[in-house]
Amino acid sequence: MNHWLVKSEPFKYSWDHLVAEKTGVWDGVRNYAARNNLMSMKVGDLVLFYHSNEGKEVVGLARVSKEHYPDPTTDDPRWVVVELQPVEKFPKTVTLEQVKADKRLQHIPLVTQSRLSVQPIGKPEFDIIVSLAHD
DNA sequence: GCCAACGTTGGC
DNA sequence: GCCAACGTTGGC
Repeated sequence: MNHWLVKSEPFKYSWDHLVAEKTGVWDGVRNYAARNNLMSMKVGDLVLFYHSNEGKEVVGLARVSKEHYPDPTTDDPRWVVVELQPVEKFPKTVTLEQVKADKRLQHIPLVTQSRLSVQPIGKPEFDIIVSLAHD
């Protein structure tokens, strides 16, 4: 199983929005690197949910409930979506500041490639963030 | 196929 | 609101 981190501006699509919908369609990705990551997602993969701009923190955990299919918001066949379901709202959010301050997390894409909206994350780093969220 | 111009993202 | 990083577009 792989682990991921997705980013969303809470103004556009927030964690609470995902919880309210129960199943969220992750649409609107228009970047090849992010798209390739979407296409690598498997049902059951765990996904950290990060709020960019406002908050700048990891707020919860989701899982992939449906693998990629063509993005219904465009006729362009290059773009795909996946579906996500909320798993857990973290008792404590993990801020970007915390991530940057942690030596073990210096090399994750959230830090090194801040613009990528769908990122892979290693199991060890994933576990570190989850444990920070339960401190 | 290169590269300059331009647009967007996202942290500060 | 600014700006750095970086992706995309289009002229050559």
